[in-house]
Amino acid sequence: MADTDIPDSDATVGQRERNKAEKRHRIEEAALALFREKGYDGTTTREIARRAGVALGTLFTYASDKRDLLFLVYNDRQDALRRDAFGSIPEDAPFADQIVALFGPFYTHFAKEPGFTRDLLRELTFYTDGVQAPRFQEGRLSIVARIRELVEDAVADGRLSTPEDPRLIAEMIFGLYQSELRRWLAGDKPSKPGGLAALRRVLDILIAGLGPRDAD
Amino acid sequence: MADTDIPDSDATVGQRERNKAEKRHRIEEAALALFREKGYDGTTTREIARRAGVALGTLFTYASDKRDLLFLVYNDRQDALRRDAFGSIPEDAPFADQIVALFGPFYTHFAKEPGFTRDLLRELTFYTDGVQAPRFQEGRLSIVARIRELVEDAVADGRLSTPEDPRLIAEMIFGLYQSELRRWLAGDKPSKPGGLAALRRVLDILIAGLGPRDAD
DNA sequence: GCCAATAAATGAACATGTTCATTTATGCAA
DNA sequence: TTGCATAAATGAACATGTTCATTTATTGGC
Repeated sequence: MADTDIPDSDATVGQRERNKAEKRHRIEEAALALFREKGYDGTTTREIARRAGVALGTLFTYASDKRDLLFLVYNDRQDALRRDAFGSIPEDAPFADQIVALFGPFYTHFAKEPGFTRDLLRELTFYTDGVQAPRFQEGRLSIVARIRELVEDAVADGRLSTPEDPRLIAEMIFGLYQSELRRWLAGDKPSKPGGLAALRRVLDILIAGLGPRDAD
Repeated sequence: MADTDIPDSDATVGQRERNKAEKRHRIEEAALALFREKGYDGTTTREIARRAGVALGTLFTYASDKRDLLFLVYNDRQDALRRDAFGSIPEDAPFADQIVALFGPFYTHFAKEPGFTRDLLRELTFYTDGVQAPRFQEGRLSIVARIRELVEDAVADGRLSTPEDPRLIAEMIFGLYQSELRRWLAGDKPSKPGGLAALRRVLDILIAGLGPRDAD
């Protein structure tokens, strides 16, 4: 009966935590499948509970509310996308190329599920209350932080030459990315190349400036 | 009783339309007051109906759903703000000054009701279905169109010198405005001067560019 | 003025998100 | 092993957005 004391590979933690992890996983799977099939608004919490094989109330021990359920699902994907994104940045390439490469995996993924992404973009606005919110917001911050590093590197080796705060530049670029993303998703059938081309266009303008060149 | 036939100054239109206009007005007043007092989520449609003195179902002959009610309220204010905004643009001033002046009235108004504005920003995301949506979207388009004119004028007289499409520039500026607005409203007690200063900062960067200056 | 046609208003019924008192499962000490 | 303490799960009850068959009001033609 020492089996609760044997730390085998699957159970360094207790039964309770293993049950929770499994249940959380079932809920994530069910919610993801349904959000994909029927959209966020078209999915009911009862359906999610039924498909996950748990009681209705159980959902709300894993997420604060329905919106939080959306991020319970998305947070895992955001982590994966971010790893992917950070991995695809070419070194010593032009700055705009680096930014476009960074956002490439996001566009690839979002193009597959424009409906889901639209729901996400609506729900993430001033999303701070849910249990899943901190993890989501940290993810975004780490993307902005990475952009800031890219700016700093580019300024250091002369690919950029702005005297402005790299953090501010990074926030501007992230803001432009978001507004381009919204415009892209407002269209009928958003294609990855089209979206990235539009993003590159605004980045080029940001880098070139609106002139006149020596107006100070 | 020919009084229904007398077209007095208030009634060139029929009884039916007058009733509707009055009812719509009462609903707008009630919704506005409640959204201000208790926020969008904190207000129930039943309360709005009760305060407006109409039955619950009546609301939904004036708005498609609760979200639409938010824009039934906001559309009038948007029109007023836009008139105000267009009227405060100084001629022949530096381009950035003109843009900051244009958005000034919006910041003034939003600073008074940050909660309401946050709700608005969430709900306007991909808002296309409601009866009130077309009017709202037309309002935004006319703001972007005005910015585009400002860009064209500025390029024409040399205050700006970009070869890029003025429409695209206008959309970029509007996008930057929106993301700055969100950042501003994410703070605790958004102040107008602070918000406008942040907006000006990003505009200056956009105009100056990230350099290097003669990289092509 | 009366009547049929049409528009608007109504609120009970329904659908769905959320809460919470109760029940069940797990961990831990004796 | 037993029993208590704590965590988790449960689903009925509730709150609130939305629909729609029915009722009421308005209009235009006779």
